[in-house]
Amino acid sequence: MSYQSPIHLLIADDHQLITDGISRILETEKTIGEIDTAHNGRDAVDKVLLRDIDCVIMDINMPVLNGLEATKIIKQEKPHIKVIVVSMLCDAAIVSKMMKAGADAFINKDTGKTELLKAIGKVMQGEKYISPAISNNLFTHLTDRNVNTSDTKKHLTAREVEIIRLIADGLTNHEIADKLFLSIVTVDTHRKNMLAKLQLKNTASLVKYAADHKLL
Amino acid sequence: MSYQSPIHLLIADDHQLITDGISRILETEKTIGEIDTAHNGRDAVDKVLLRDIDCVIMDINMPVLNGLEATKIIKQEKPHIKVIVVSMLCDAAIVSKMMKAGADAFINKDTGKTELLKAIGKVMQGEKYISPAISNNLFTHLTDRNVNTSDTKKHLTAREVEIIRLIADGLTNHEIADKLFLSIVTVDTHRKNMLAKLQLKNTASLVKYAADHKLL
DNA sequence: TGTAAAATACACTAAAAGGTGTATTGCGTA
DNA sequence: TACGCAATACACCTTTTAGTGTATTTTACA
Repeated sequence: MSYQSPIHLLIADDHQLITDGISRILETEKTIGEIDTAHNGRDAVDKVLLRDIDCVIMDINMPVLNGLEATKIIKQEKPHIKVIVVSMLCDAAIVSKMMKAGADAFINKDTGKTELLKAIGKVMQGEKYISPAISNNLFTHLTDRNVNTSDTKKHLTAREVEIIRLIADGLTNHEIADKLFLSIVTVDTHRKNMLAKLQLKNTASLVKYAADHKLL
Repeated sequence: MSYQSPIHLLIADDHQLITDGISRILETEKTIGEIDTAHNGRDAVDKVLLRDIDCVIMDINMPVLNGLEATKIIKQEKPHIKVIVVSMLCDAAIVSKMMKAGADAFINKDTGKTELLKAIGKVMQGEKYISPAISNNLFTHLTDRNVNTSDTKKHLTAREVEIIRLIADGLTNHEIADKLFLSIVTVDTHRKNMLAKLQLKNTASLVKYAADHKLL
């Protein structure tokens, strides 16, 4: 195709300064048509379903419904809509999770206009795009331990996450057991399983792991 | 004063999309003159010292030198320069820390252009400004436990921070003692002192506290 | 519908952390 | 200079967590 109709964008970010800012940056571009904004994931999904959006610029951390869930829903309902993730943080786990959810591009917030336009161009041509800064980072992380594409991530189960949160709040096995109507030994088993699967030594490092991985 | 020369701004944020965005938002305002940008705290301080800046819009989390330190230096070197903090997070501790460092305003990133212009207006008239959303939040947090203005913050000493980091890394009292050439009981005492002063129950909640307060 | 995960539960022992109280030394500053 | 705080150190006793291994019952899904 040679002629390209102006791209109808939706910018989803809970920070108004950012949606405004990105709008201003892009509104002068001749390839860009209308620009809508959404301030949470739910809002983004609603607008995508109602309007004739071509491409969504999606933040990850949003209230009500986060960028991951919103992306999944959008890609399920309207797979032709492109999703570009713009994130502060970009560790391997998050990038792979978002790409698996169907995102078409992943760029960091500290990249500028050029990078953003490049990403829009690529995804509108049906290509995937990950900004070089991130993919390098990703590469070093991946080659650290697991050479396979993306999936070796040892993840915690829902129950385990529930328990690590209570642990981080200072509850003992005993108190957690009472709260969840479980035996103390069960809670203890969950704790030990987490330590084992994450190769951590004790509860302190487990809580740090949880904090680092945004589980708290 | 009635006549006001255009305000020379410096926008300090490590995310180019944000500096660009805010620039675009403000550049059409007639009260605003030149707009410079900086991408870390060091850079911001340098530009403030070299150029004739009136007001700095400052992010907190920046590499090299963070917003807190940069604000302190700027206010020490050039107290007449106004500093407006724009932050994602805004818990009581951070707001009070920044204001104590000499910041003139504190607004949240999810406020828009109007709020930003209001803050600029206020600080240029020599007033302090905290956006309503934050001050409400602040108020509920303060009234929780300590009714005084801002200073009841129980802070950890340098040694304590050093130790909590090692704890979060999974080291036991014994291992920390070896590493820092201390007695095990000393390390244990530090740990207990932290629990007491922060009114926490155990190491898990202490690590969470540290993570929440960006000590790790 | 069989199989793998996940969630549940227990035993036994060792190690670590928590609760309370005390005490000495050095350093900055009101 | 006296006072407070930070850093160091110890005793005694209790509770919690860690290490290792086993086992039953759901649940999900290929």
